[in-house]
Amino acid sequence: MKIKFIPIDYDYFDYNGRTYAKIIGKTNKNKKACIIDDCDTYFWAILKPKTSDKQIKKIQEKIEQVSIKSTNRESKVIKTELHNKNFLGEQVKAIKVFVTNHKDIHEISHKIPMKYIDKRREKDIPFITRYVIEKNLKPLHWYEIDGEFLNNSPEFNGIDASLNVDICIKAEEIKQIKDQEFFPKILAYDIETAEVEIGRSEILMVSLVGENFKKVLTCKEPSKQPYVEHFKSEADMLLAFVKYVKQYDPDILTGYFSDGFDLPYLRARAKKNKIKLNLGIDNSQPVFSRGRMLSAKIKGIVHVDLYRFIRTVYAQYLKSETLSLDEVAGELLGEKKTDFNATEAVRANKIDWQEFYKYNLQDSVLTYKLTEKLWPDLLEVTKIVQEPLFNTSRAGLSSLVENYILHNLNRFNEIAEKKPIHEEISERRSRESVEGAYVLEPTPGLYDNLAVFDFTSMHTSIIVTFNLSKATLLSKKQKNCFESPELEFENKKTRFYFSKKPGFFPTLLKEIFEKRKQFKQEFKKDPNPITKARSNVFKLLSASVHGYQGFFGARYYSLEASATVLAFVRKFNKEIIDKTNKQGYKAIYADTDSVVFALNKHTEKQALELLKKINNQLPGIMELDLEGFFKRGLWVTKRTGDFGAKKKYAMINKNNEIKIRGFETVRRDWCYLARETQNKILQLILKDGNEKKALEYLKQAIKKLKNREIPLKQLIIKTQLKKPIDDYKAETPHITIARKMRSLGLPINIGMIIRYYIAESTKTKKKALVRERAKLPNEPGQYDIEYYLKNQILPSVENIMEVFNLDVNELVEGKQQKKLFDF
DNA sequence: GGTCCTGCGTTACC
DNA sequence: ACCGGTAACGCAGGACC
Repeated sequence: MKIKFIPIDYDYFDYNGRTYAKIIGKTNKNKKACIIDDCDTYFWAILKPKTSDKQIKKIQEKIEQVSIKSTNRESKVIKTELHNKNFLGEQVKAIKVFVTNHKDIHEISHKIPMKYIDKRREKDIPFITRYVIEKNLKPLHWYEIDGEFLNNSPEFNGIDASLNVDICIKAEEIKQIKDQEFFPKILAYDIETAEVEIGRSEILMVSLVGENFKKVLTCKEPSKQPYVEHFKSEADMLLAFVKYVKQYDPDILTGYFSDGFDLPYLRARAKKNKIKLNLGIDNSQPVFSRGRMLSAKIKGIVHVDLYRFIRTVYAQYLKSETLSLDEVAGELLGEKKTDFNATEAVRANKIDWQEFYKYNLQDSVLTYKLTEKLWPDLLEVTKIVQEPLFNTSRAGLSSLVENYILHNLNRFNEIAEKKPIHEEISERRSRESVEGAYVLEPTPGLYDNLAVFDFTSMHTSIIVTFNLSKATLLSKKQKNCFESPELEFENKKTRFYFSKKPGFFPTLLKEIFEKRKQFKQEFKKDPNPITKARSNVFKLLSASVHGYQGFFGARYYSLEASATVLAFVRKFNKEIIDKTNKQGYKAIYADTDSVVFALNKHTEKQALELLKKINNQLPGIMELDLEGFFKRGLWVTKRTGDFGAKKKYAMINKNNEIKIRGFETVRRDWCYLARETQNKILQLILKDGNEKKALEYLKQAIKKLKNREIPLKQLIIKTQLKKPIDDYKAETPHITIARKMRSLGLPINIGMIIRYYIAESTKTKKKALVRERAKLPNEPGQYDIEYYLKNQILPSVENIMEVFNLDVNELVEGKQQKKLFDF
């Protein structure tokens, strides 16, 4: 029988000593289906060069006799094949060793005689990755599957009967068909607890939200709300949670930080109550992978922790200062969490349960809507990288890049390099880091008529143009090769050389680069969430490849290639600075891949001609672009010393759009008043170049502060807790506050934003440390006017006004006068 | 008791 | 530990006078 099928979740199992793939997905009739399929599993034994055919025959015969016996199965080599392959730029002869059971590949590979073998590779390809490559059944693409319908069949120990699916098929033929629209069945969930430590106290309630489905399950107060269901015990509530998930039968179960909180908490409480959290379609319980970050897997349902996906893949498109559900939902959906302070209510033991239920439900509503909204992005990244959604939704950038590579190696007839293991990783990590990009020190001042040039995908275009990769690195200079600029590497001045024969890595990157261009065009022609997501995925892959090459965990790690990329980055950036200066422009500032310069007496048209001229001289696919013309731009000195501050500037274009970088305005660890005051002052200066008005504004702000007319809300300082509180060596204000919160029994988590304000000293002696004056936002006290003047407002505007020879310190009484003030 | 320097810590830019 | 180098700058604490 034939079905049309979209694979969603991948798993595998052993049967009769062989490894089989078990793929859960949907049919075009919206039925849940399971495909069972076998798959060759193998590794490569790369032969030493010049091994004779006779010797090869002999070694093949020997390998074919290898077998191992473990407690419950016997594994052996099924057959071997000789192939001509590529490996890291070399043509090699390699024996493909087919093995009965994937799990035993490693052990079997260690039993083969090594006399003529140079290297063993692809032992570390996970079974699912192998399966997708071999059978070409890629996640979230559509297929026509022909096979044997399993209905209470004894085959595979009656697997079809043990699974909660509508159809179970043993695949015989798989044919890719045209993609059709697919929208998964999503169920979002969220729990509320009294304690944040996993499993510490009981779960108060669980909310579930799907399409036309809203539930809050609780074992606390009953409610008249139709969506609230009351249970007499936590155990009953948890069982109902499982029951409803199974009844709803989602493709995706999604939470926000649910890998780190909700699911581990549910597991802990289920254990405590001695009940089973059998959410899997085979009634199995969630499996938690070890590692720094837990990953919670449910069989047959893709558990998506949306927070993790947003953090790695989506955060770059967000303006949000934190990735809290509230802020992200606010930005993407225009909808916020319910205004209800759960922590405070629980702590004070004054809980308005009806409000609490509403709040709990809303969290799931937001998570549901966000998952729905980001589905095109989840879909495209999964389709393109070709790993299951469970992995891609949790993957870091390096893993996305690496999996994209692995799934495309066949086209290059290339054997995959191995993953580094412990010693190699620690060796790589211990290495001296390579010099980074160049930043030009600006001359502080206000400038008119600016142009900004920047390189399009600079690192990527350099890798492609100069063929930079692990496999194309030459051990010594050859004629007709690419030569790096001189650079410092391991404390020595040196150069690296790269082959001109295109390597698979730069070639693959060139494809990514071109696809990025192509899909950007596609999006422009047909703007919709899917074309946008597709374009963004290639943009992300393209931008991440350079970082990947320098990442110690990468299969294709090459610090030499990475150092060379950066040497070229510095060289080309400096060249553009020189060229613009030589043509009578004035380079004001430059950072990595961009140069800002004053047009001086030149016209914009002339600047564009210069751009064209530079582009004609640039090698390969390197390209310089016009970022824009700006009518004004401001650079300031560093707070310490008379140097121009890097990574801090503000510019305005002809549409009066302002671009602010690095200034306190864009830093979340400054209070709102300082940020807003600085922002206003930058606007006044840039819009009409009027520093007098700016000064007037500043005076008003200072006056309000001095009169205590500024609400405390605008004076809250926010700092993130980046590690466990007891790991800190320095006692800074935010650590003091975090400790205070802990002693009050308030939840303290890594990653949380600590909020506080600076109050007047209660000590009679002056000069108390800042941390001694720091108070929680709801702690009674008077804010310290002097602190906010001297440590927040003035520092944020001082260097800006200094450009106009104005000394703002003189606006504050009692402060020593440094300069004469003339306005 | 002030000034200078340094290390820690956070956040931003690209 | 899951891209990483360059950079600004506040706070705290010790050296020094």
